[in-house]
Amino acid sequence: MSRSTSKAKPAAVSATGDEPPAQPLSRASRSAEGLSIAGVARQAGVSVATVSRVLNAHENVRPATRDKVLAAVDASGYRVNELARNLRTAESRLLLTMVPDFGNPFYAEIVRGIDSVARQHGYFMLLCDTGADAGRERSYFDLLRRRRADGAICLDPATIQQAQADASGALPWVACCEFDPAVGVPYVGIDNYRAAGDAVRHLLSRGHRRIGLINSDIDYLYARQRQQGYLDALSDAGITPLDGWRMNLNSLDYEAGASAAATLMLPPDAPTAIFAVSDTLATGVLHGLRSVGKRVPDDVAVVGFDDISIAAQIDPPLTTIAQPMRELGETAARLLLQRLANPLANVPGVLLPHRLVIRGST
Amino acid sequence: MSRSTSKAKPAAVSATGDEPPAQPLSRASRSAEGLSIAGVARQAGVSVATVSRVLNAHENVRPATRDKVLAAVDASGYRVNELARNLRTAESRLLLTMVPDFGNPFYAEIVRGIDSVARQHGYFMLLCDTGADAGRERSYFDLLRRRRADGAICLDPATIQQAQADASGALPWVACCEFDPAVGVPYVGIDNYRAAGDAVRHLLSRGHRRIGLINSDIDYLYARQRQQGYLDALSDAGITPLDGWRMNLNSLDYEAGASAAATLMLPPDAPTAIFAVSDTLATGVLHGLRSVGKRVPDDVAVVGFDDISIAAQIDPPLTTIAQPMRELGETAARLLLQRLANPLANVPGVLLPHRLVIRGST
DNA sequence: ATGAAAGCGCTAACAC
DNA sequence: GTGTTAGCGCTTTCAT
Repeated sequence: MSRSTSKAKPAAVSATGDEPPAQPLSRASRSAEGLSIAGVARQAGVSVATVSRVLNAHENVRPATRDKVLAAVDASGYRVNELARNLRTAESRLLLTMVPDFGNPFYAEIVRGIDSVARQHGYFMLLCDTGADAGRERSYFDLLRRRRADGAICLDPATIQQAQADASGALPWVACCEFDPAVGVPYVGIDNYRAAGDAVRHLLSRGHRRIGLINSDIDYLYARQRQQGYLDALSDAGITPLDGWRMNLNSLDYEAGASAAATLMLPPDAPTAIFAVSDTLATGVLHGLRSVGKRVPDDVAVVGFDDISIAAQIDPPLTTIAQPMRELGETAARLLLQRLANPLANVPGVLLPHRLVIRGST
Repeated sequence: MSRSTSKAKPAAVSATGDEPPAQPLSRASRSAEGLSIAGVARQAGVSVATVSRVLNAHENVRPATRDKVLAAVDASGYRVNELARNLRTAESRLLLTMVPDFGNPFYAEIVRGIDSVARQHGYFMLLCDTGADAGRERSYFDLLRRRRADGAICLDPATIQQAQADASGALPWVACCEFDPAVGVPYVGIDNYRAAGDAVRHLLSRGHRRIGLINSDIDYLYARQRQQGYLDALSDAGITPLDGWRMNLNSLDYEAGASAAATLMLPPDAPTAIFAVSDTLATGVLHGLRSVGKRVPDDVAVVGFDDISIAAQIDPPLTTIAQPMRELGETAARLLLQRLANPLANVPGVLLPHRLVIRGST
């Protein structure tokens, strides 16, 4: 079933001079295409300053001169070396977005929101996967420190952000979804406490009394907030939540949700409803319940969180708390842009509305 | 349910001089932290060359001197400005990965593979979402042309790659998953023709004769190859595939798969099995079939493609063609690194093995 | 309207 | 071992 071919012809490398072929060189190899603004200037018979003016659409260039330059640019296939430009202008027009796991569909729509706003403002947005690892995150923050990017949006756990904030001085970044107001960094997110309460109250209204919570690792701030929302909603309903109803997972994988659900169903007085703090988890929960012979929602009801696109597709469709993912991303990007435009301004934290979406799983 | 707060204090901006506060400046604002190698040299009482040597771990620096420099670096919180370094060394140590849609979980594991190899070799990998749009893709290729990245891995449709290859001269990039050997760019992927055949033959072995194909847009090379594999497998079995069994979708969304499946079930002699060219599509198909009252696999069998993590979780679990996603990414990264190390070398195309994973949906 | 020249911060010869 | 200096390719005064 496996094989290799060697069909690919080497993509025609344009005249590269005569350096030794097997050398891990990197500069010499661009001699052909790598001409500079000076070369263009020579070809056009003008000065580098004039070429630069044309390139940057400045006033004060005679149309005839402009045309000459443009022609030379065209003829030579010249591209500005942005490394040089950026060194000179001290900005890169690159924005970084750090996510803990880009396998989680939850982030996709957020990132699209960021991307579109960034693009609208002439920035490139590049995505980094930190794996929720503080070391890797630090290395990405280093890209900022070392001037390779102008700003960053961080979706990593608050604990990591915390460490970062301490070390980062006044680096231009904002927090999205995960944030700690105390860190003093602009942020956008939702009211996790209330959202969790809404989920639990919905379950209560369906008559459930024993409600389980499948939560992520508690070093996520949202995990603590949602747990509190869950606990208080139960208390408010006169219910004393049992510790055995709660599980904390260090993963949001489907598998993690599946096995957690199975575990939760073990005791004779197991919960009749489960609130999972992400749709990926809840999807796994559905699977886990099926595997131990429980029907949803007849035997056990399930509420998820996020409203990722698969939530409506699975069987049964998932009741969930919808986050305004696109807007979260867009807002984060705007906050960052604001901060870049005016580093001294007081950029606010903002909370966006969530929404309970009722489907077949409850 | 919505509210805004203004809790965030402005992250202490270190002494910024006295420029007008409301200005969209960008250079002046870094005066405090933005000291250069010269500043460190002064503080340490050595020359810039020596500082550079220490920073780059060169030989020929007396331990005492090194310590002095390191102390100065530490004290000042100095960070190398990589814009300057890169301009000088003419490399950025940044790799770009372009995907058509990072909402598709299929790409996640591939990208992780790329990332880990890149990191091992001292490169950063940054992810770009092209939205399968030629214009956006071109703009990312421009990052290459303008020296902001050293190389790229492209997972976009072959048609787009084609256009790119024409215009890109000998830009350092490789293709992953989607590729056209004729384009002359190094690539890694699987044998889509055989994989599709394997899927169909599995369905045939289960006794199905009327087998539907839910395919993506035909301007993906893999779509054409899988279609051909499907057609030939049926022909080889003495079956004449009807046109009405085939659908082409311009999206891989769950929703697209769901409505396609419903449509496919309309005729009285509808297929008794469906081969969908991606697991996202197949997941939607399951939903679509449910919505028209068909049971899987009793009424209709379903085979997907990719083996993304959710495939095993849904009900019923999906029979699918597994792609070696991690290896695809790792191999792509290695090919690119090879190409960077030696631009003149003949980098081969490589095909990796796929695998039929049989689960409950067939 | 155009050109000359001074750097942006760094590395790498080349001296000593 | 360490310092001096010449660029990398660009933008931007300052002249003209």
